[in-house]
Amino acid sequence: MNFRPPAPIFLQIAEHIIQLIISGDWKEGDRIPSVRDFATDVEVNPNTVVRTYNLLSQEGIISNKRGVGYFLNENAKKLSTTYLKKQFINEELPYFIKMMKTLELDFEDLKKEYNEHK
Amino acid sequence: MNFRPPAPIFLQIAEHIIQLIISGDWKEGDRIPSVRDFATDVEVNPNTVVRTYNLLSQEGIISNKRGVGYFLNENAKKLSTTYLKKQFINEELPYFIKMMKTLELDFEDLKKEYNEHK
Amino acid sequence: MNFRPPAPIFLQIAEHIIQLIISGDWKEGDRIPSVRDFATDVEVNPNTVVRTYNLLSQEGIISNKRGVGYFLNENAKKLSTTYLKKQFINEELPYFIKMMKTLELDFEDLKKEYNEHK
Amino acid sequence: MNFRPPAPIFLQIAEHIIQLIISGDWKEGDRIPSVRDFATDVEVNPNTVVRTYNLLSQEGIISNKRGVGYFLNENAKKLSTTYLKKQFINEELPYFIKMMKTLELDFEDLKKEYNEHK
DNA sequence: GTGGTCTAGACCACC
DNA sequence: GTGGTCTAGACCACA
Repeated sequence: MNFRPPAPIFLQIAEHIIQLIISGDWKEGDRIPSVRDFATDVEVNPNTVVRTYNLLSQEGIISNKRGVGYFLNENAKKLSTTYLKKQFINEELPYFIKMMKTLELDFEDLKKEYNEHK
Repeated sequence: MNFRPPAPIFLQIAEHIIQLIISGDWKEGDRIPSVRDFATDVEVNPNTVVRTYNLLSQEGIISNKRGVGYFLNENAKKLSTTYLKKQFINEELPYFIKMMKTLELDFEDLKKEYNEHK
Repeated sequence: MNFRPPAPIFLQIAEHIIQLIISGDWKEGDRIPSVRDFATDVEVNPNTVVRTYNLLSQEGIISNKRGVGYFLNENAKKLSTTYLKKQFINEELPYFIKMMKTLELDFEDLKKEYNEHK
Repeated sequence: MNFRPPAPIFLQIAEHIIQLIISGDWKEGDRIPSVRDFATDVEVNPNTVVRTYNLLSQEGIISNKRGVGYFLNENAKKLSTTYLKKQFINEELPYFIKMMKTLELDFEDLKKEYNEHK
């Protein structure tokens, strides 16, 4: 995984997992990789994955069965989408729109840029 | 000025100044406030303003006349726009578009949100 | 380390590090001392080392792995040489040559001085 | 005049004047421009010229006749050369030679660079 | 543990 | 007056 500074790595991992859930690669009820395995996978300090799993637990997306591992909750997909949307609308969009105004860009410009940088 | 965590204050000040330049409130060739004055204005430590001015110098937006103060360069407006655009197009937009895809939002949805935030 | 005024300490540290890199004492890929350790080493304030590391980062000579520390980039040696050469050729040499002309010194005179200082 | 940072402007002016003396443009015994005139000429704060003239006075190169102006002393040319040489040998050369060693440049390289950047 | 930021305050050279 | 540097010390997020 490539992480883009300065966003916290544990958040980027959380979003990565959420995308796996939304896309259906990880299914509700499934056991997800252990902290250690996942940390090895994405080449990251295990503590960082712990933080990610904690966050997802708080959001009700995953649960821990002690001694067994972490599992996707039944409503994981719905909660994931909600979480992501909340983040996006509240954190990203206002700043994004302010920038568009300052730079005097409209949605047509964005589409152009989007296609060029696709 | 109200600063929104967790973005560094000196960066927020830089963006603020850039907006003043783009909007034409600060004109090319103008002397900008002294480090101390500006620090008093926005109620931060002078060192923080020093960091901001350093950044803007590196970007070629302002220059120092020794013993006199900082001045907007002749191409300050263009450079400011370029700087902001670079940030936006390279850092913000790709992430933004990825989010749109994941959340299955299209530009119509954004326009709605945009109008609400306008 | 002994610092010679009036050159800023953080620049002198940067040059010192660059010399360590060019001489091969610090190798590409190596982790370099933490800000705190290095500050203790050379007996300066940690903030001063932060400035040095920032400069070297901007020059592409070192990179930060978040939470781990700073590392020499793969092209650190080349970039270091380039950086130093740039300083030397652009800043030092023209002035130097102008002085030689004014003082009517030629390279033979310099060699003599050079040998004495060797 | 173009001043190259970060060298103090008043020193650069001093060297400029010294060059005028060595080249013979300003002759011993001549009256030199008033502080104000010279400051206007080189577009600099008069206080800066005052510092320059003070320095040159200390070096015995110029003298003030109160109410009349500054004049070149009789031995101005010799003293100028001595001053410049002292500066050059003590301040510039050691650093210069150290750089040559670090960058593994020899005098042939310098000549090449010299010719290219002439 | 790592670096990043910020404050407070001091000192300095320079214009 | 101007900016530049440095220190001391604190707090923080992150890995």
